[in-house]
Amino acid sequence: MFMGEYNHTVDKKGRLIMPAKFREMLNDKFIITKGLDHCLFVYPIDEWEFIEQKLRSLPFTQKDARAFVRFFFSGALETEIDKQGRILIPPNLREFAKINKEVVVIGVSTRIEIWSREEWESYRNDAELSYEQIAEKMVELGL
Amino acid sequence: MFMGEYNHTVDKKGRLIMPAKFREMLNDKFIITKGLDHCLFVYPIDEWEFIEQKLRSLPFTQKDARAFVRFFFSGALETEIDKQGRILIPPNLREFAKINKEVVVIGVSTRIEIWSREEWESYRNDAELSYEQIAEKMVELGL
DNA sequence: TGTAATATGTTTATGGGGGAATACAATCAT
DNA sequence: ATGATTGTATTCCCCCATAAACATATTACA
Repeated sequence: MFMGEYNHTVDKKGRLIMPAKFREMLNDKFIITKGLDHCLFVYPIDEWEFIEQKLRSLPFTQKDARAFVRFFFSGALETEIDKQGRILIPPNLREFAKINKEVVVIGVSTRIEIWSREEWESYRNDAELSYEQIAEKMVELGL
Repeated sequence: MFMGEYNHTVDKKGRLIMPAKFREMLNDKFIITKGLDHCLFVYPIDEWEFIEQKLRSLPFTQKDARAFVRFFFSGALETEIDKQGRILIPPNLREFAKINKEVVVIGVSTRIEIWSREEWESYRNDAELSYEQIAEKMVELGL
């Protein structure tokens, strides 16, 4: 279970030191993908394999399915933490999440999210305003 | 499982260095063929045979089925990686995919796709699903 | 059989990614 | 408050993957 918020930096080569708290739980390989709201998702392998199964069954003869599968897999990457506790974020993912130097790494239940600090702050400022409103909507979802 | 996005170049003789990550999984012969959306598909043999099975079951009495099967097989070619880690893309396939020099190689689940960089970028600009659409798709799939 | 054209192989240079070491910051305990 | 310990940031170095130029082999055709 991932939780918490950490301010970190990405070096010139696109490497990020994974927060020590998260490292313990990512001792093996894991997946980084383009996520929603312009951040990156980090999934443990088993979580990913579930998604992979679902996508494999989509027909490549349908335009939308092709586009979706392409987007999802081309933006995905299996990686692991190096001996210094870092991960390498490839250029296309950095570009996608508008990551330059300062990032925020947050734990969100079963996954980790990596945000450009700027994006995170503007998202949080937007979302924070309607926090109570969002909570109201949770009732509809059975929470 | 193929994933990721790599920028590579094709030399004057039509040879392309296959990304190292993909090479490991294409250790023997494999199939390259004309794909959809003006890119090239690369299949490992077993995956190709699987598709072949499916195509074989299509009724050749139907015009569309005949056309599709012709298209798919006539553009296909068995090849392998040379000692320098390269593959040779024959002229007709290069022409088909509008490949000149700069290409993008992407992993798409069970296959690899080779795109002219220009084509890839315009495809992404046109066809890139909005986040809302992606989110919807994910919900449909139960992710 | 010789020559050109094409295919295949080799070599070298460059840059990106991984590792080691060090400096710096933060937390904790005494 | 001070020192110890852990975690984070930065710099430097080295190796491997890639790219490009060059060399050799094979084929086609006169």
